[in-house]
Amino acid sequence: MMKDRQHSSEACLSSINAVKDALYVLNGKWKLPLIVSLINGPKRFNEIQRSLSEITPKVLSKELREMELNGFVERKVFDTFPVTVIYELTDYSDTLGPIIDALSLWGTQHRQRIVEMRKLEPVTT
Amino acid sequence: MMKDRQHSSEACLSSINAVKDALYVLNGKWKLPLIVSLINGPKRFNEIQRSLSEITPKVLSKELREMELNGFVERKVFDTFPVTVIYELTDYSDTLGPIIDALSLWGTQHRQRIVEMRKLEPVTT
DNA sequence: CTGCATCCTATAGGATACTG
DNA sequence: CAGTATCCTATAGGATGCAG
Repeated sequence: MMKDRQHSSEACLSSINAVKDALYVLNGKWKLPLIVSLINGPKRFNEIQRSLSEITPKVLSKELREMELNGFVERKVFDTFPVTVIYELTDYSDTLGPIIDALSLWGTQHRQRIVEMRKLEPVTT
Repeated sequence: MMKDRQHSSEACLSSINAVKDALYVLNGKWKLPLIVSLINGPKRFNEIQRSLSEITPKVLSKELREMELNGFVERKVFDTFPVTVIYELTDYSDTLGPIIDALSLWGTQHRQRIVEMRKLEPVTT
């Protein structure tokens, strides 16, 4: 029986490009965490900022605009005083679910692994 | 029945951090594509370079060393002339499978979506 | 062939202050 | 409250050349 690798050269290339395409849109430090932050429901600008500790308003603003352009987030303004703005995930952002789930799960497991490794390797300084 | 969001505030924070942890290790433009490139089997330095079109040797070298440190890749040297070096995925890198699958699938679908949208929005210049 | 040394630039991302 | 304006720095990543 033929091994996968025998006929996977083009498949490999197209996978690489598919992954690169995805990363191109989801680039940076904040895109995915931002989506996670909104999964529970719409949030206001300041709420998002607080949930992603350490992000500055300038960066958050920029990220949100990019996400809006990419169709992941919808911005809604309410004419109160002071003005109220909420950000809300779109249906399209739901398609990112598997990616986020996989990253979240792996991140959790990876953190545990690091902890385990620290136990096995006592301080060597 | 209670909605998820009611009791998901901490869960949300921990998901955000899990995702951030994962992204911290898998950061940059090349980590994941590099792994995809090796999925079919071990490759030599130049083979990897060719499969990831456009990556420069300096960057590839740096990425590979990081991946080695993180336990995703193993480097094997053969004492031929000129020297032969192959890079090979470790078992641990298999745990990234779901992430890569999800990214690859999404990337493919996303590309198609872009194409569809271009059809619907004829040139506006 | 493998990959380091050097140099270089663009940009991501942060600090701070300010506005409608 | 929801951002914008400015300024700043670190670094990712690329170009090129050379070495074992």
